Amino acid sequence: MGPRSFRWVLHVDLDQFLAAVEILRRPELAGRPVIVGGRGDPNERAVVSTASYEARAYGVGSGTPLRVAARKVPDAVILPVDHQVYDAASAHVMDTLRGLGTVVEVLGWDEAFLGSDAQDPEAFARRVQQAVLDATALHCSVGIGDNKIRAKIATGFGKPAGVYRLTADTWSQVMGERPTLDLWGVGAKVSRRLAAHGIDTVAQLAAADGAVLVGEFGPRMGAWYGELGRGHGSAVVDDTPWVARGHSRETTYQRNLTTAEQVTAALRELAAQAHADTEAEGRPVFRVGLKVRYAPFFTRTLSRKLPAPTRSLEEVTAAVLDLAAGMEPGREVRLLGVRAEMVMPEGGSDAETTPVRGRI
DNA sequence: TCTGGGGTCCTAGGACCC
DNA sequence: TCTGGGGTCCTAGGACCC
Repeated sequence: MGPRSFRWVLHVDLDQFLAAVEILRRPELAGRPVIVGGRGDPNERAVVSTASYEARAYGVGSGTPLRVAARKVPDAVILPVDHQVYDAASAHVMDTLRGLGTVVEVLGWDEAFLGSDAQDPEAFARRVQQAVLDATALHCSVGIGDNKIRAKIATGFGKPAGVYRLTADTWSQVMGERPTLDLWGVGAKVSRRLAAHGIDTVAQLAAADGAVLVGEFGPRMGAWYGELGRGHGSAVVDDTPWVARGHSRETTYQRNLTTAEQVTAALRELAAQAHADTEAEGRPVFRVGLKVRYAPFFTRTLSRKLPAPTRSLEEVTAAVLDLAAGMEPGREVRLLGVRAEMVMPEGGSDAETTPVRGRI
């Protein structure tokens, strides 16, 4: 169908997705604090991917180190991440949404934008929830907005399993006194830089001098943050399939690597994995990147454009090992990562070349 | 608390060219 | 011998999201 503008944008977000899928497999886990992360071993270097609501009550959430989570939640059920099962569940949900006869823009494993011109968007949202529940036994929350920004933020107010509407009429009243950190696209760093200009709330950001924002963040991002404060955004929903720019593989080692031989062997493995991901799409690699996290936690990246795009594992590996010559010798390595950027396919639509920020 | 893995996009500075 | 302005490409780093 391609991109289209709608009266309403619905943002559908599955509740505690990974934990919910695990509970479906093992119904006896319902009501227990379920934590999904890493290989399910709290003694390893890993973090929580998803915690069930029961686990969140203990102050554990996405990004919490697994060992911390295990300590905070004594009777926690800690499970390994099982990508294949979540992929299948996600595909089932997305197919169900597409079956509703509207445009579906997939945002990630567990969320999507839907376009709607319904007279009663709440009724449509309830139909969406029921359809997903009937097909997959998974609960979701739905945000209704007059654009994507407001729909996305609205979902948070609907959780769990609820529906919430946020529009131009209610934006200031609902969001005005909240911290800028609550905005989608404003993180810890940007909210701190805003605070340095006396901008703490969404209302203050909405009213901020554009020149100040542009001076702090540049012409593009400065203007973008101002619009974000006002809740302005696009209502275009686009179901054009996503085309990945690249693939990367990285590993945090349970014990730091200490020798050059270990590093070389690890890089060969990561390069092979990343290359295999690009080969699965049959697209040549034009640029490779190397990520190194030295102990205790100091990250560097190196990258290089290849002389010519290639599909050869040997050439990709050689480029990675060449980049590795730029590593600091003698430092212990906590993490290594390899990234392969791919040539975009021919005949790409406009949507593929338009940056996300331009579309949202 | 001792901090994953897979992505995307933006900015800035230097090189190079006209 | 000292020097402009603009444009593009490349690389590193930063920030954010799920």
